Amino acid sequence: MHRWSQLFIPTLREAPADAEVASHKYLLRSGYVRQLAAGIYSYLFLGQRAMLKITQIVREEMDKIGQEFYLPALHPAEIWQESGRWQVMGDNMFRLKDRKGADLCLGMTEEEVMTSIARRELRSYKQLPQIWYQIQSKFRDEPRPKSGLLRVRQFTMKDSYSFDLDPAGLDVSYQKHYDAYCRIFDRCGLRYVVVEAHSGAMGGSQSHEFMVYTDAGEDFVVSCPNCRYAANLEKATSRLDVVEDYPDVGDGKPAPVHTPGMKTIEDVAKFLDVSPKNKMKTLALMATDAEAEAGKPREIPVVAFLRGDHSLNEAKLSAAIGTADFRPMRPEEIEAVFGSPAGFLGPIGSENWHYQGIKAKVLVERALLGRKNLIAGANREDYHLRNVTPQRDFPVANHQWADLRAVEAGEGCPNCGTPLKVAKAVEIGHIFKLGYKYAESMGARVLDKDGKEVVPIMGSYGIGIERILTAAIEENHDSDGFFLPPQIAPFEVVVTPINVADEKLRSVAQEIAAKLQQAGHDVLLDDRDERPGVKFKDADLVGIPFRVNVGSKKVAEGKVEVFHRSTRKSEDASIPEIIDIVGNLLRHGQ
RNA sequence: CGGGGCGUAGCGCAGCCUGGUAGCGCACCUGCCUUGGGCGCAGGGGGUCACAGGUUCAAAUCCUGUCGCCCCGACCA
Repeated sequence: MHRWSQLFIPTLREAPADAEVASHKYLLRSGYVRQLAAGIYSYLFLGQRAMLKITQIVREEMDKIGQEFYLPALHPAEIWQESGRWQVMGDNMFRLKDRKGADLCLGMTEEEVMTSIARRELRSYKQLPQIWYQIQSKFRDEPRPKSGLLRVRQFTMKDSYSFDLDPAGLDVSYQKHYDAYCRIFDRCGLRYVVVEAHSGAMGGSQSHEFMVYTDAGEDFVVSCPNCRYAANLEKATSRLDVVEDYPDVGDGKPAPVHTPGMKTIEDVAKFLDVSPKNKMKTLALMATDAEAEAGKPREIPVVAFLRGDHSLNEAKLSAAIGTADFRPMRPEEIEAVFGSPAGFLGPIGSENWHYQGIKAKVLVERALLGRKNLIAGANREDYHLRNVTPQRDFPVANHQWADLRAVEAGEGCPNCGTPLKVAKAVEIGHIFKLGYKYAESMGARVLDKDGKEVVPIMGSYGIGIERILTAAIEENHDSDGFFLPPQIAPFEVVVTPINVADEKLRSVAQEIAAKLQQAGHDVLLDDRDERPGVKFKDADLVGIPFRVNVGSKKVAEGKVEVFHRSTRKSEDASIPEIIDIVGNLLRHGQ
């Protein structure tokens, strides 16, 4: 039996000043964690117990679909060089050398290690499919660790990898994970949404993220209140209201208008009395060429046209151009490409743009498809053009149309047209169809039924263990502390004798705690010689969902009190009944 | 990496501008007292003022540099 008086639960009356988000403050105040360095935390007794509860749930559900491994956290550089990620990961990877000078790194994920096992061992289609998982520390040299356990440099991840003979098999493995993740997050008591996710420039085909809504989160989720549509902002689309185009004027060709000093969409719209929806916005960027020779990074000019009132989503742009490494053009570069200063840029002549001999990549946002007679810059200082119509006045090849704009709240759901909502969320899990990338580059092959060598197709699937804890606290806190769902709380119930100097109270509390424990519950006995206020405040703080108060007045009537942390309501219970009452609460939730 | 802020006792802070004995609340230790919401009284311990260099008779305080941490932006479980 755990007795509070013997335990190390260093609660704080005040939170350290640098804790901002609720979960960070309460993890510190409740004595769950202590910080060792930026983004590096020690888990103390209560924190570790909650982590173990969570990993146990994850393990039980994963064991239904896969096999648990335990892989090294320390990796030789070679395997990462083989997959190409030694370069790609850049500064996000912790790197070190051994005494012989050989390069090593700390694992960020384990595609390479898993694939290196697969390529040595998997020989035949008969061995497929396989799902292998592990629960392990991961290391990422985050540019900016923050928000307590939300974004850290060392964290615990459940990561799994599937190997299948063909895409149909991958679909099955993927769906198994989808279902297992739902069971895991349900059992952890989280309210989550599954969203379509941006699958990155790495060639993955399908991807879902499991998100918990919270203002502490760093992602934006677009969701439909009516149908089931939900997507990461990086991927979301919307149905736009039809915009009325201006009528044809004159000979139907672009016509210059003098717009002295009118450099912004708003200036021009006001000056010409037109709507930004009938304008074109021109974005001029320089992107690093992923295909350039090693050691010679080359920059490609990229020009994107959007509807005047739309804004660019950078993740969508990076998917469209194949690199996330881009920046706005400098003024002299803009002059060189357009022959005009910023503020008056437009699409006419786009087929011939180049910078230092490199042809510009031109993209046109899909919302401009079918529009006509727009207002755009004239590529001439102090002039704009009316009557600009894509494809008539400047060429747009099929591959140049791109989804680049950020969806905004209130736009129509792509499925049903209902106004969409946008909310902040934290990502707790991610499932991802990897395809052939790692198996191909690292040389994993199996023989199929016909004796033909084929590359197995892979999936990769992650869950952030700390983020489950963090999300649960973000969802369930008040001014006194937080309360965890019993399944993941470090203790399910705390038994609190009001005055341990009172022999009777002490023995009743002791007996109740012992019986609860015999009934299979995780019980903490608060046997400290403290005033009741101190014990109540601590108990409210540390996330235990139920408390049994053993006080002299009630005990004299043969009763104790059950306190529900989430609702702050109490109910009396006779001492013989208390075991069943608590048992029922724990079985049926709050 | 760009921008901003902060480093003084375990935690929260004052002192710095205008250089001269390092201070407050909470926590901690001892004793008494108290026991249904961080109780009271008395006594006590704890600081190389992030680090290094400089200016000065004298530096927490002024100057320079370094490091650490937090927050806002670009990246991810």
